[in-house]
Amino acid sequence: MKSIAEIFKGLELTDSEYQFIKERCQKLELSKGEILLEKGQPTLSQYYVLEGCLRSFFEDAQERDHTLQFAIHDWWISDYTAFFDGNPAVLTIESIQKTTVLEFTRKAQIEIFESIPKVESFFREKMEHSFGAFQKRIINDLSKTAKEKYLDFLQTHKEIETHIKNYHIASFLGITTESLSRIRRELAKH
Amino acid sequence: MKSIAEIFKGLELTDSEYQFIKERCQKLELSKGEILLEKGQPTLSQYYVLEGCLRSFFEDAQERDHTLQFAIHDWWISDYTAFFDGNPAVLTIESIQKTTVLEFTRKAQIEIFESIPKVESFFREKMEHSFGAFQKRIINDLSKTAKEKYLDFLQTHKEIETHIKNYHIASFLGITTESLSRIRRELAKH
DNA sequence: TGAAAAAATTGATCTATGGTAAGAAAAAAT
DNA sequence: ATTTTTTCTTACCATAGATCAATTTTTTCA
Repeated sequence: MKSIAEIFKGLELTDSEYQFIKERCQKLELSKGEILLEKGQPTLSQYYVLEGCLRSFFEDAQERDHTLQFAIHDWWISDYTAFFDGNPAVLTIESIQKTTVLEFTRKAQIEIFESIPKVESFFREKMEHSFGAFQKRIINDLSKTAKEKYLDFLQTHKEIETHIKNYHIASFLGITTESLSRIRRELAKH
Repeated sequence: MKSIAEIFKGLELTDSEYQFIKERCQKLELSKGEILLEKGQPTLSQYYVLEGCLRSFFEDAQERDHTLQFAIHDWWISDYTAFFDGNPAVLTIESIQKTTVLEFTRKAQIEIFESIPKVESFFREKMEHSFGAFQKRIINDLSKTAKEKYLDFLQTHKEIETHIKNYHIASFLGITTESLSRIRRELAKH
């Protein structure tokens, strides 16, 4: 069963601790195409994906969008600048499939940290790993060609790649859908 | 005086807490050009810059280097993937001026977290902000032209820009030094 | 199952940035 | 202060990826 138990796997929480957490989050169901967070809005929550797939993206002045992150089962997603600092969102988060998430508000998160310190450690560690992933992403963006980035994407997103439209992948890689198409043709040849 | 007191400003630590932390870090002096961390080495520490300026970079297969971060006074720096996960470093960190840092090993950090929980909260929050900064960097990389990235750099790195060589800035922006030079000429015209 | 909509591909150009090579300017060293 | 080394600039050409405009393929849904 996909539930809170699974989020904090490895933590060994007591029943009452589970209960405490459970009372402070909310399950949301999203149909395909639904917007979970809209740019400009206050970002009060962080989301844990139980099922489905979400995408966070930035819309630039020319109305082109740039995908920051895909999130499937067991991933967290939010506009982190906005969530941590209390600014309005610069990102939009949309569901690209029927998706179920657990919503944790910042307030709830802090209450949980204060009452169950090991959850704070858990989140710090999670954050550290995500931080490492972002570091890797920046290095890739700086040092790789579009083709290399695509191959890398296929590796790092093995399980989700099939659900995701190529134009979303292109937007994640920072190239146009036409360019991605040409890269795919190249790769298919050999 | 530049010291530990300043790192944890806002935390209100007792004298014995300071003492505890002080015993677990080490001051290092680096001359210009010195390497603090070399790629391939285990990354056991994170560094707090007291004075001077460091640069972390990735060297690709073609031996080109790509700057991930500059760090001056009151910034932290490390190879985070390596530091958190215990992998060998993929980044190299060099001093680009005479620099003084405080070194905190992972082991020391964890001891400090366990014995002074508010320091863990402090680090989690710091991490959250850095996470936001990385998010912003990725969005910029995806959505801006080289010229826009340069203008953005001048804004976000106001205080340090003057100490940094243009070829390091170019390497941070993901362009060649020639391209940066052309951009600068363009900007000077108007 | 067939029409409509969405997504992907292709070809023909265009453009921003890269690469190479040389020289100018600035900084460091003697 | 002069020389040497490092950094920055410029010019010319090359290229990866963008843009524009169809067209084909795939998916959706009535």
